[in-house]
Amino acid sequence: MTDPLDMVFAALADPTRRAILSMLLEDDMAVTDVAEPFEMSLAAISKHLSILSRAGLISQERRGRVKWCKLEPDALRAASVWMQGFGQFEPVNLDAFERFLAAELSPPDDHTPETGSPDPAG
Amino acid sequence: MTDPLDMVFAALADPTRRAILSMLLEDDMAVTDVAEPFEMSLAAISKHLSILSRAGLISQERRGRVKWCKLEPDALRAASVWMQGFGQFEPVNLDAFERFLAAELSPPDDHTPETGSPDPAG
DNA sequence: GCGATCGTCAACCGTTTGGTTGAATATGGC
DNA sequence: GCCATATTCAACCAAACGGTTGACGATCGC
Repeated sequence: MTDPLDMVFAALADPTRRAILSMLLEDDMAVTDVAEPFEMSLAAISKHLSILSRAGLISQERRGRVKWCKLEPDALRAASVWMQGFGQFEPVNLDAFERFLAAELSPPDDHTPETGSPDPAG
Repeated sequence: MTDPLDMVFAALADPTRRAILSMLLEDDMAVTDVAEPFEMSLAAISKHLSILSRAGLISQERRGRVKWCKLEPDALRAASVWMQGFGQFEPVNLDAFERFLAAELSPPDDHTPETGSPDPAG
């Protein structure tokens, strides 16, 4: 998978990664701190972060021992632009839209994965 | 994968499926007609369509022998809403944004998969 | 220098994905 | 009834995914 759009959407398809993005919306974080609320290993989180990084959704800067992760909203914005092309040729079908929203979809300001299955975004 | 957002983003992560969505932007199509520009088997396209359907991105209605595929932009719109939460807390970084756009990202009004690798959207 | 911390790498594992082929199940036209 | 058309199903395959564990390379504090 080499296509930027492929990588962005594939990165967003995982609830753990969406949760990480939501966390980074508040502040830059070290890898260890990103991993802390999740129940999986640090290595797993490290993999998720590298996927997000290759997709351009975050950047990582090493300072000393600590590698800081920073949200890069532009890749997301680009994908959003692509998607919006589909929504604008006709008025919103509110029924179907709200049916979809009701099934889930919490906006990205909720981002605290405190439960056993840490998934504020999914 | 049962989460709606998971399914929408996973569906969008494949260039063939994005191309199909772009084609359906113009008109409803039969499965066979959707498959025609692609180099893969009809069965493969049928699988792609069922993935798009389960994600809510298209609907399918059988009329006689023919199953018509119709774009359902609301699922896309919901995902777009989720994404836009990330882009709005700070002004657009135009440099990074255009760097991303330059790498690819043709808007969904180009949708003719005529080349060997049919991928108008990616 | 030494031990603790931070993070990645490598190897492995089970599941999912994206594709193939061939058979099967409608349906439509004559 | 028969054949062609439209679409899916089932079995298979290689590759990718999401996770684990254990070892490793840096870096910090003392």
